[in-house]
Amino acid sequence: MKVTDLPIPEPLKKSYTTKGIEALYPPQEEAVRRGIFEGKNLLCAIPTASGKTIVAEMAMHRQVADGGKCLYIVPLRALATEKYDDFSGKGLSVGVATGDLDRRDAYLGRNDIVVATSEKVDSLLRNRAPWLAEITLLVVDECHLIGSEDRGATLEMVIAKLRHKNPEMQVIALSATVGNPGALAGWLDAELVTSEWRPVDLREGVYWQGAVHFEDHTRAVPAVSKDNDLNLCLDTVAEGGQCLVFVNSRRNAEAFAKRAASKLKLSDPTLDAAAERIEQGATTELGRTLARCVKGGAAFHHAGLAAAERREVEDGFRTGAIKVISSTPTLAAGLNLPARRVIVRDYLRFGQNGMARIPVGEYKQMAGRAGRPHLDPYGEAVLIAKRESDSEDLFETYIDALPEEVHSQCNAENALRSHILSLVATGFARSRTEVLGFMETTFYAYEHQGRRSTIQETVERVIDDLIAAEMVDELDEWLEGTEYGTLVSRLYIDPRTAEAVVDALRLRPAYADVGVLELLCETPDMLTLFLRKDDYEVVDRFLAERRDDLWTGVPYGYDDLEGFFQSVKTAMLLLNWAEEVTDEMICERFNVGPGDIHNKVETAVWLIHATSRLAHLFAPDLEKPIAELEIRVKHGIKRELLPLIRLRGIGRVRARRLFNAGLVTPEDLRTAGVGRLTPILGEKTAARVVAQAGGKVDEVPEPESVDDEPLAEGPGEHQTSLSAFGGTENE
DNA sequence: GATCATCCTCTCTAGACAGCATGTC
DNA sequence: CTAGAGAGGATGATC
Repeated sequence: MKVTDLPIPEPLKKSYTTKGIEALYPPQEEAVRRGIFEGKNLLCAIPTASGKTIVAEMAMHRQVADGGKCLYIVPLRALATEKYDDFSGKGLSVGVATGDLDRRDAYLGRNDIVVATSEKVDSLLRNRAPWLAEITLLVVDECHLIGSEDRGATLEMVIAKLRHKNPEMQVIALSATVGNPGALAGWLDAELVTSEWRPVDLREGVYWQGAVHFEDHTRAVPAVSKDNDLNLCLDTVAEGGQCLVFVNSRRNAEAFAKRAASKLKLSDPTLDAAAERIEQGATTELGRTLARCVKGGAAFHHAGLAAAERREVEDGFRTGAIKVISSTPTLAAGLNLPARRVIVRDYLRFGQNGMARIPVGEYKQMAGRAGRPHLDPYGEAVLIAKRESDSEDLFETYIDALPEEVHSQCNAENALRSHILSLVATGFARSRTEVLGFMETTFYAYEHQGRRSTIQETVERVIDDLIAAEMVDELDEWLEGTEYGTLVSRLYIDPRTAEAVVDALRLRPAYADVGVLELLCETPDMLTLFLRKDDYEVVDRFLAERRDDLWTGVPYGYDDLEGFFQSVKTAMLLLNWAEEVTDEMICERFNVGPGDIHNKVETAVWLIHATSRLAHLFAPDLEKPIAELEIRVKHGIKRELLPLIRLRGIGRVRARRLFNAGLVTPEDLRTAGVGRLTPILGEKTAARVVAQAGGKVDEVPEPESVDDEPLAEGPGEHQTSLSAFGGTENE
């Protein structure tokens, strides 16, 4: 099937042909034959990198040509950006909507294609974005995530809500290969396309004692060092390929990259330049270690890295300069970064019940990263056997195994609570009957049809709970969200979080930063830090001083103590951040990376915001100090910098510099004038700041677009002296 | 006496979605 | 239902 013969708009054809895409891959042809251009629903369950995106893209262009509008749902922000770049510049207008990309969603609904994360779509539904009713084609990328325990229910509910809203809408679901594609397709009323076809040959094997054993042949691996994992890796590099190594902890990822770099010892100006950039931008030991690895041609990748460091690693690998990445699962499900050889070194991962095997589906996802189309002659995925008996076992349990089945997670009470609240609060369902009726349209109901299911009881119980929590009112048979419940739904927080916050607020506690932060760290919306052995003592010391400021009680039972200590530790990190402790110091104290600080801060800011909104309803006198804390945590500043942080172009570093120079308010800046501020801020920012503060400047410079993000400034050089781990608040 | 190989013990453990209000041809 | 890598210390061997 030739691209030129397809019923798709000219600009798209052109973009394909200029990229050398002349004909469709077999699974893509199949999708066309099954009627994607005739508006048929489709479930495409095929391996990674076999061209799923193009199937959806062609259908989207067809839809828009017929006057439609498309929504493309992805599971990750990074993927949203990747797809946005992918779809842009081919004749259609494209928008992105994720929690952190807020600038571009101003006219979101005007775009032909909107790319969004599932939670963002859910949030838009809850906040009643009108354009969602105009969607004529819904694309669900990574649709198998419906089965994910933590986020699957959200995806399922979003799909169900959108289909309910737009019954005529076409649905195209893209999925990895799963055990029960028929069930998913049945639920979606979709044609099913499955295939094992790949554009690059994939060979899966197991390494044992000096050789990789494939199904039909064996390939010896030269023993360059005493480490098997490293030998496998160097073998591929020697052959001119790149290598992706999946390990089960950050420490392992870092250790492997160090070993690989010291063996590779590449000398390449591109690598030197990248290492230099990382070194310059590094504020922590982690960054400096990464720079040293990159210089030698290897890198590690995990969520502790700063955003810029991550990008440097990904770009370096994409251009081919970096030969090896050792990674935690960040890269398994994330960006498209193929390599000639994928090594799955650790197939055990530490979970709630000790070490457990990773699922087959996850192995397949990692293995699928092997082989760069047009660049590698083949791809190799290699598991490492730790003992002889593993060797055969790994073939059976991973290589030849069928991926797991996907099952609805909508029966989980915690997930239901949040989603049923949103159904009622947005008016999707106005009675118990309507709620149950809606639940009948879910994948859960489809899977359990004809069988006795307990979901009705759960739904009834959840509704009772929501009524008891005063989030939902029941008048006669009608259900309605209360002002409180509607707010909770729109804030997108877990009802349990809201309840914990409101319970605390109703006690009219004296305001304390620790009180708010520790309370939020105890909620299910905040993931807490891991507790190390030495932490107990430090947290204990902190508590001895500050326990009276806490908004929650210290648990009596020994059982709850660990969770409580984890929350306190996490709150201590946030407190340090808002006390202007440097990144370096925080990373060292809490054993985290800059990326972790960013993540914790981002979540905290969202929850503090929600708390201030709830305070508006339940404890108005606390609203202002909480809103103030929100700004402080957002920017990582002490209270005294609040007046300065409001100016654009001033972040935590510059504000601190100004303050230490005796310039404390915008008024001070106006009086000081550009001349005096220039040595502190540089000429451009000085002029800009004075202009904002109301002073006279001959020439007001254009605001620099990139310079607006204060968090990008890095840590302050101002170091507060802190007596304890936690520091003191509000001096 | 400095340096390195080897063994033993102790410690620690992946990831990352979400608020909001705004306003133009 | 609970594993194993890495770090760091102790010991002993080697020059």
